[in-house]
Amino acid sequence: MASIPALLAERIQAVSVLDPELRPATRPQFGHYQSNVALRLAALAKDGADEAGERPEWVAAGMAPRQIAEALVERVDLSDLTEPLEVAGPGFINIRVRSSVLATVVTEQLADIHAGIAQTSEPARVVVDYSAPNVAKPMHVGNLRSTIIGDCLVRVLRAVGDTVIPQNHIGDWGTQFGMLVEQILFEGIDASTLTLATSVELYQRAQQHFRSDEAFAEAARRRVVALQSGDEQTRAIWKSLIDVSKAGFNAAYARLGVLLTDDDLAGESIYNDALPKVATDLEAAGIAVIDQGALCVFIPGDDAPLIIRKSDGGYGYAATDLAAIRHRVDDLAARRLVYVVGSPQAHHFHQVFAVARMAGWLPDGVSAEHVGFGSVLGPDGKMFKTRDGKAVTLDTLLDAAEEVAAPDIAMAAVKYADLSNALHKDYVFDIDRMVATTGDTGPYLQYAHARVNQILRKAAAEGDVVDDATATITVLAEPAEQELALLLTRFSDTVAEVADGLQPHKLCGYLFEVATTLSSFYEKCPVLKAEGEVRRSRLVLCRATQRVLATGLDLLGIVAPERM
RNA sequence: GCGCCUGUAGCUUAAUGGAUAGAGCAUCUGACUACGGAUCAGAAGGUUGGGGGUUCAAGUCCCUCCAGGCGCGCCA
Repeated sequence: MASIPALLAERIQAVSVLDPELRPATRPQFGHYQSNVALRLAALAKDGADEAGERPEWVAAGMAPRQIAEALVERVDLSDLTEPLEVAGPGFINIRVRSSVLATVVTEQLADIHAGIAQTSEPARVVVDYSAPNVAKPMHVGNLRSTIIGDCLVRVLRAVGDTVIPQNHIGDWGTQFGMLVEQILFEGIDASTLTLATSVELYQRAQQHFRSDEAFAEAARRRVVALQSGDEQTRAIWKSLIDVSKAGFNAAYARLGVLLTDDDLAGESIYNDALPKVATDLEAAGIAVIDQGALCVFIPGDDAPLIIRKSDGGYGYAATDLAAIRHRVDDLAARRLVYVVGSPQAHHFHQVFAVARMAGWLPDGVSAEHVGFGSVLGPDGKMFKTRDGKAVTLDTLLDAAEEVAAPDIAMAAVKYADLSNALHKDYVFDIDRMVATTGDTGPYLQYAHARVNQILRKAAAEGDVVDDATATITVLAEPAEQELALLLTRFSDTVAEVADGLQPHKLCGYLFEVATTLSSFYEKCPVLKAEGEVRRSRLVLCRATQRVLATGLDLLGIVAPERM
């Protein structure tokens, strides 16, 4: 099944040569889709702009946009799919899809095992790097955004047929572990008895200790070396710290209802052994040079170097990220790398990707994309911090949401609020607005779903069960029915757009429109009170709508309750 | 100092260079023995931060200024 605008565009382009760039009509009186191709053809038909090939031969030099539009409409035959084409304004072509076509497409969509979501013609192996909490630190709002966004992208990419490899790049390595292990030994703690909460407190004591006691600091530094060289006791304690944190992470993931499991863990530590080779390979290739004692790459057009190896011989996170790229491309065979990490890291990823390109570790045909996102702000519009200046923990936020709504609703509220505006923008964490059941919120979408589900349940109780495989939409006479059906036919293209551009808010906006259009239909077109063919057809339309809402919400990581 | 991002209605926000900038909240006006009113229909609310420029067409592209945020060689 092809999307309707794609079908139309193909036929129009056969005549227009230029891509007609069909867009949903901006106003109802302009039909369902509109094209401005005549205006662009007119620009080509202007004197002096006679570059060969672009302009179809039937467009004479100097033709006015409206003339071109009218000539185009004469030459394109879409009568099996659309009402007669109309030319309006300065030369726009307005297209109205026949309601019989809408009915057919929605019917096919309902019978489709993928709910109409077109499967990509070239499935790709995609790594999505997200969540990335730090061991022995509580998960905070930044982790929340990365986790929610990444989870959504994984679901969407899988839905279009890609093979997705989630990678949870947890912070399980680095100098802080020398300090932590040393503090555990100093206090004589049995590391296996720690919890995430007590290890967080331990971290704070260790930091204090590190700052106030030079002998301890020195021991902590030696402990880092011991860890890196594989000292058995040190490794054992390090490992129990990680296990404790992992349990905490998994509890948070379960609460959020995200897909991440232990199988997706790929922390910084796994790249440790690969770091020296990153450095030597870059140096041997002449890409990295020693500057002020550190091994640096100077990227053309960028005045800040990327530091691969510090002057003390240690490796920074740039080296880790480069090793991760090599692993993901060479071992995991990924063709697309997606990093869901806050916007402040934009420059870092720009540098890392550039260096990986220079080194040939990111070959042509493999893309690397940083999906940056803005900060979560407190009620005062500033970075969300507790009164004593600490980062707000994830549990604090979720607890606050669950104080005012049941868990399923609360999670929907938090996730939808996070996903529904453009990723790069900051947003204020406002519980009351998020959990509202009216307006552009997660709970409203859940409500719309529950409500349409109620109709289907009542009908089923009377023996009218909609069988997705055979049910057919036969009547689309009312404008409200047509509008809803038209919107449903856009589901696949919307999902494809999100898979391509990695912008979940487009899916949110689409689903909100489906919900409001459903409400309007619901008001104007009785279903259970209708009779015969109309009733049967409307039930099928309800089921198709419910399926789009349920499937779409699932792609956002939001549950769609049958009742609320 | 350099770089990146943001600025749209009272508030929260959408908009692939295309028609009259589209929604939600709040406000106001209608519609209820209602397929769940957690609703629907309608009204009002905008010189898209200011100023230039490109274009048949600019919230969108270019320049500049203002305001705010975030980065910028050895934390990750």
